[in-house]
Amino acid sequence: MTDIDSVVAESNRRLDAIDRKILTVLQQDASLSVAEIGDRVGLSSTPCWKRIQRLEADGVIIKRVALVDQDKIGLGLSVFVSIESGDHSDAWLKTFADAVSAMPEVIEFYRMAGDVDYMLRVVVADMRAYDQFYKKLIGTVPLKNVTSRFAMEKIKSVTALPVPPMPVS
Amino acid sequence: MTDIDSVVAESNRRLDAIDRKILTVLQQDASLSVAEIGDRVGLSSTPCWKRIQRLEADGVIIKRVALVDQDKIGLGLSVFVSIESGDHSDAWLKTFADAVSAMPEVIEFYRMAGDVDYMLRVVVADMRAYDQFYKKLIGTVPLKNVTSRFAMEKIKSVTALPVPPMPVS
DNA sequence: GGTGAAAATTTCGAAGG
DNA sequence: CCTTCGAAATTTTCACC
Repeated sequence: MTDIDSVVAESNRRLDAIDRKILTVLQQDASLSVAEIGDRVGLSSTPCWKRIQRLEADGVIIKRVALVDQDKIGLGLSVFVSIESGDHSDAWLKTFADAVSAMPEVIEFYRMAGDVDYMLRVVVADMRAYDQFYKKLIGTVPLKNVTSRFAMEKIKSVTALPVPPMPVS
Repeated sequence: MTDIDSVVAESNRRLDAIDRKILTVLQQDASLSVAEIGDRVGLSSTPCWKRIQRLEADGVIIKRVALVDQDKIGLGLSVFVSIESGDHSDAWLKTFADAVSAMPEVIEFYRMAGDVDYMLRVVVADMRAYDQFYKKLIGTVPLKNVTSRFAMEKIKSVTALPVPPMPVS
């Protein structure tokens, strides 16, 4: 997927109701056999397989991954970090974005509208590890204000997005 | 996994270096064959397969899922929502947690330490859809304060947690 | 688009060091 | 706990509706 095909493949075909069902199923459980998925969406395995291939070629399905229990690998602490950067050049911004993106503790990183400029979700082992991360963060580039909010309890965390119903046409 | 076995299976064996490698690989790409994973971690397929089975039985690997491109299914807007609930009973809290957890737009939902009581990450199609969500949220239970922060740009978003190196023993 | 079945891979378990 | 080997299941392709 590094040649012309990858561009051609990115056709933005509208997703029909069956594609949406497939996405809903695969977001929940990607270990199902194609035949099983076909059953659930009312298709036999070949057409179901073709649709999945196409959804992957189109980039609708990004990839398949295993989800790992945060606590079981000793990463007990989730932190939401709000950053005010102050006024900066495009070059500064790129440096900042690249540096933060490269930190493996950073699971999510968004540029925001409004009072906060950037928002991070960071996962670390404990407070000590967070302190190290924090020092690394503020040591990388100058920042106007950084606020850390610590999670006490994960009530819900999913990767499955709510696939919208098909537009009426 | 609904009987005694599920309890027995939840043994908390310490993960060795190879298990950690397997987790790192599978968090990145769960579509690889067992033989391919074995190659990458220096194992032939049977022992690699057994380790993966065990990591699943132990709940270290929670599940395998497909990741879907948010924009390609028309969910263009990510919102971080900070909630101050004020003082409330345990019963209130359960009602609140259940109601919010049941909303499919809520991708993450944490109880926080400090000034903010709860933090949500919400994914919706657009501002109009967010307004509907917001009304649903504040209509469900009384809340002292709700702050919505809108993402302009997703700079990084991953599901792979940084598996810590094996403790020195 | 869809069906059904053959070919190519992969998974999973047995036997043994 | 690992390796090799093979049966069973699944994925993927193909010829045809």
